[in-house]
Amino acid sequence: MSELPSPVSGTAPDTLDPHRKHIGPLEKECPVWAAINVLRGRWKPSILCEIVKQPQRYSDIRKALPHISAQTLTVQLRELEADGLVVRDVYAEVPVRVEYRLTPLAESLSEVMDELEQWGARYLQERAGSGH
Amino acid sequence: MSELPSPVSGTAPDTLDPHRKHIGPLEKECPVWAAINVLRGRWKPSILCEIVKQPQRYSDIRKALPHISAQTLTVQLRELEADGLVVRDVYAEVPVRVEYRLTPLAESLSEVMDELEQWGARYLQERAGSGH
DNA sequence: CGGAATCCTATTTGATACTG
DNA sequence: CAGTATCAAATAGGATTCCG
Repeated sequence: MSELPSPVSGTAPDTLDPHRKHIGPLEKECPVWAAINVLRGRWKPSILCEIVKQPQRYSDIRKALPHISAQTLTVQLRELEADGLVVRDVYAEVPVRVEYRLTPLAESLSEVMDELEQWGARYLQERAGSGH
Repeated sequence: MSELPSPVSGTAPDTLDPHRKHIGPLEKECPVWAAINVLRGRWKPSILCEIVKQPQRYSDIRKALPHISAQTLTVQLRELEADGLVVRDVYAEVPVRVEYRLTPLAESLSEVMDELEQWGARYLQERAGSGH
């Protein structure tokens, strides 16, 4: 019986970031701020929306979001991973295949993002109507 | 979760302008991003949470959020005002009294913020449990 | 009281080139 | 394919001082 390449979960190389440092005292006590914060990256909502459909490879995400740079995509994926929203599966093939998928925690967030999307649509509409 | 109408997805002809040199503070075509963006300021969730109880004066907000500087509070209030979330009422008294209150748009946002708060609480709990 | 003006630092993102 | 490394630019936020 041949073995399928089994995914090895997570833990990207530990280049722990120059980008994420201690944010501030309010963070620990404020769930709203914590939630906003995990979505704060410029491309994170888009990234999550891409891989919610199905697990995606690094290059797939780049194709879907052509304006993000490789560096930024890497950083934001690492942060999402550190925040427990994304899992990085490495398949030991040649060439190597890496897939990113959402955790259940992130799937529950995507429901909140639906609400955010609805509110954002109203917001954009009202601003357009009042000649923003 | 529905799909983000974010930069270039799928098969549609690319009518999205390639003007990527200047990405404004608001991503016009992405409601989720727009919603995140109006809450993005470091103190905006806290400010809204303060005002939602009842209209508040500038100095009241400062007392409630002692770590915010006068400058930053002013800037973030102006941004919230420009975004149509906050109304600034000036009473011609001596000394002048200024009160800030939420618009209906902001009140509908506060419901979404409740969802964000619940998700944020789960997020913080899971991270605490896994030795973040 | 309720800010505005100015200066300054830290964080975030992008562009470009290179690698195992 | 899936990233790193480096540099540069844009932004956000804080500290301080001054004002009607």
